[in-house]
Amino acid sequence: MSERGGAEDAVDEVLVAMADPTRRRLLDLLAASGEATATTLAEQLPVSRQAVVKHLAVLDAAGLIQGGRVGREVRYAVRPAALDATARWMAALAADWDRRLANIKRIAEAPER
Amino acid sequence: MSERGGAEDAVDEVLVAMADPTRRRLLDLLAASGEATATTLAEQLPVSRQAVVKHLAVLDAAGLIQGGRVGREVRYAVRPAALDATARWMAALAADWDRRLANIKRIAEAPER
DNA sequence: ATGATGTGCAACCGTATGGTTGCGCCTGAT
DNA sequence: ATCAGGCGCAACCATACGGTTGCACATCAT
Repeated sequence: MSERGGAEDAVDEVLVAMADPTRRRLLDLLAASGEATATTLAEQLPVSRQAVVKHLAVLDAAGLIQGGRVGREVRYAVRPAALDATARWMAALAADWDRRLANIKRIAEAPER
Repeated sequence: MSERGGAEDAVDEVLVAMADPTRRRLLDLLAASGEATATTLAEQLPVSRQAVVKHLAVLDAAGLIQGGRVGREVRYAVRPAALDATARWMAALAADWDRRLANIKRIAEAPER
């Protein structure tokens, strides 16, 4: 009941990153391509390269992608770990809610004694 | 490969709702209390009741909570379903990334022939 | 009846955020 | 040597968002 705090920071960044539709689109494109550069990605989206660069920075900070330089370009690829961890966090939270709701219901339905 | 679109709308609202720390705090308090009103929740947070009301509206729209009137007050409670669905969506996405990455790696490592 | 308590609505405010444009700097190709 | 393609930085802009305050309306208790 105290594994909170530290983990929440990481989860927070992932949630914020995933909350934007353009960023999710970017992740889809990246997952589909395997690897791509900001310039390439911008061509497939209705926003400027600079906008893409900013989004990639957010995604990178959240650990959802990682980029490496190849010559004059920077190629980004998707990283499942952070997303998976957040999915687990969320599933655990939902399970906790379920547990609590079941408890309340049990108490409510129990006879007075 | 086409179960996207419809589900994403719902997921989007949940992600946006969960991306805010105050809203997550609110959900924690609600889960802990079982039931609570905007006024009660505001007392436990460093923000005004009105701010809480707005947050509750967002959470309600996302299906994460539901409120019912009891006399002059409106009591809210947590709803695990939407959160659970989003957790599953996210886990599936992470798994998809994993699959794709494994595929790329396989191709890359395969001999030319 | 009347006062306290709680909700609902609206206007308003500052800042974070998603977006743009412009420009300078590497790096690779000719 | 030079030129094109791609990256990085900075300034700037509009709007959405989290938050506040003020007030009117409903409801319960006295």
